[in-house]
Amino acid sequence: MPTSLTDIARRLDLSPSTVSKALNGYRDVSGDTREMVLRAALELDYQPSSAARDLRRGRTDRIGLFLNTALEYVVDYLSGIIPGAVRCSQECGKRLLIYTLTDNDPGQLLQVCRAGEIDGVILFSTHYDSHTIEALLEDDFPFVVMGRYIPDERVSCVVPDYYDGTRQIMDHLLGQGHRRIAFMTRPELTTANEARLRGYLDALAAAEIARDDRLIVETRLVPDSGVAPTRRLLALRPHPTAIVAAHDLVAVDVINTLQAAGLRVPQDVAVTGFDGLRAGFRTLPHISTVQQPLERIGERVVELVNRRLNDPAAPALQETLPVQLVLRGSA
Amino acid sequence: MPTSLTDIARRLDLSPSTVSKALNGYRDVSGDTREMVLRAALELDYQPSSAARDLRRGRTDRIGLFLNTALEYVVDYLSGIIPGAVRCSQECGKRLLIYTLTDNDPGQLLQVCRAGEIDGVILFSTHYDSHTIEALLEDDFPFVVMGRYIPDERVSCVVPDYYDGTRQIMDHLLGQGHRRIAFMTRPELTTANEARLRGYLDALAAAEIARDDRLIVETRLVPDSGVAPTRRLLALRPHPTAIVAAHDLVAVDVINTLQAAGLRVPQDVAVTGFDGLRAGFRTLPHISTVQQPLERIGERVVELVNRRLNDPAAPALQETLPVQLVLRGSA
DNA sequence: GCAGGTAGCGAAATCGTTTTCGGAAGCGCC
DNA sequence: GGCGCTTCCGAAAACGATTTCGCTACCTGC
Repeated sequence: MPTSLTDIARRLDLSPSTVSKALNGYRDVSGDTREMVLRAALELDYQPSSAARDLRRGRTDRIGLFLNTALEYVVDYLSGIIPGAVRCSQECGKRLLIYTLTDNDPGQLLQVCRAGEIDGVILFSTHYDSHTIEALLEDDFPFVVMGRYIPDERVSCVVPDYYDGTRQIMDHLLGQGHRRIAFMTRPELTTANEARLRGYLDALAAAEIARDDRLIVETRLVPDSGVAPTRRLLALRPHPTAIVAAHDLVAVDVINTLQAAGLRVPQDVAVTGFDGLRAGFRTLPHISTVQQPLERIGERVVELVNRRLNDPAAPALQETLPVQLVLRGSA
Repeated sequence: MPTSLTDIARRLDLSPSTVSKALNGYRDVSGDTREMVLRAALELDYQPSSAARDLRRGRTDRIGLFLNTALEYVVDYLSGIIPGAVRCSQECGKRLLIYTLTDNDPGQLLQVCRAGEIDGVILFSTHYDSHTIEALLEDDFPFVVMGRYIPDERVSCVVPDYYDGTRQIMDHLLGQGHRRIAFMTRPELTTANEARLRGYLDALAAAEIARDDRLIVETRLVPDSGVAPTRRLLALRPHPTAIVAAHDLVAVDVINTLQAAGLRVPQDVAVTGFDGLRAGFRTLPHISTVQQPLERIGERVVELVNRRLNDPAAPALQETLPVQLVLRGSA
């Protein structure tokens, strides 16, 4: 039973209305009373009941970020996003909450939204399904998709420039003289993958190098996922002199596998990652990668939700954020 | 403006009371009315307003897990904890929310608790200060500390058995014939560190090996934190034949550094980690480590909060959970 | 036929805020 | 003195659910 408005009111022999107005900066309370109220509130550790407040105001000033409990492969990404998202929401006067769904139960998300626990929601790339998006659109509930491009003009999303990032990688490798460049794809995140593959192929074409499908291999998102594909690439004669991994986590496996096979990185085989996660520092040499503007993504995603909150008529935006190649040694 | 109880009531020409009772399984509504109500609720996608509900009931059935935004070094640990915590809270009829604090502002946590946004709170090891704990105790607000032992019988905490884990590592290494075993400490988490150090020293004593302080080195929680200490250890003549790293992340650096120096793991130098994080799979060989029961920790931490919610008089518990050595190749 | 019981429903209070509206008191001004 | 204006405050109506209590029928048993 924490302190309530009426507690303060009784203590000071005032009405709850006056106390509320004093705390909320209304002009029609005298300087004296205001001071009394503020002092009492401080003394009693008063904090307005969020339930009562939200109920009355019809909004919560909270934004939800929904995740699966299958966090293993996204936490690194997340830890880069969160600081920006939290800072931005703070600046907007909102609070960011992270909800975890059990086993991809989309019903839970809709429940939370419809119950009015939050004002808006951020959907994390792989962690949603299209039915959820449909329902949110129908409810006219503010939401933004993070990390995946959605081909629907009604939904806002924020994605890094996968195409350009891959072009940057390829330009660098081609500039170094590499001609046999292997490319690792990833079965999830199809639109992102397509963009990366286009970047790879376009770069080859621009350099007038023929496409060799044996150099394009698929990796999944499981431990050691990069090991077998790398071995397959090494079995080729001649083997590729550079490997463009789907992302940093796979690149770690690739480098480890190469080194275990007695090859030097980058002298014998150059390796690149993607995303700019901390995993890139877990090898020697560190991984040359395409740095996503993680904090910026976090910021923008919150900004877009907030924009919709302030202006319900605001049109959806689909943003592509620039990325940048960082060379750390592996290529 | 989502559907409310009164919307349903109007539509069916009933009173809100009856609708509420129908939805909440009261016995004093006829089978017919109940069915009508349930059908209407389904059709209208009705979801009770959580604000109104919480306000009236005086509780939220939500549990908060508070973190800093400085997530980089805890996300792996977290991703192991979350599934257990989420599942358990679901079984208890609660929902787990993750709050992120900006820059260690303890005031925010107290605000959230006092505002009644949540019923109980889980504090993550390094992410709290003692003033917060004092305030929570004073407010009689349910909370549990995760991952750090708190020497105060009024506070509940759940910690892995750091001492036994280290003994298991040492017994294994000693059993392999190692005699010069280096030990890496970690400046944070002091009680955990002490337990690990005691385990190390006790094992040495039991094997009648003299303590050599040059073999005890400190690592911090920053990228490449294991590199320099490893080089220092290699500079010793003779160098240690085994290195007990403070945790898996450091062990990755250690292994990389050793391999870069031309040493084989584990033949030339054996390496062990601690925690059982996914980082242990990011090297070749994989890291032999002490597996914490992460899911179990998540479960217990929620269970303890829930216990306090159901019985406000329940005494605080300080639990140590068993850990287990898993050999994956590096030792 | 009447007391007592039960089944089914609604009225109303309540949770703690916010916000509108009106009222009282004080003031200046003609 | 009457009028209007400002200043300060309180009464009261919301917000949407839960829950207590009472009321009306109807039924049962004697």
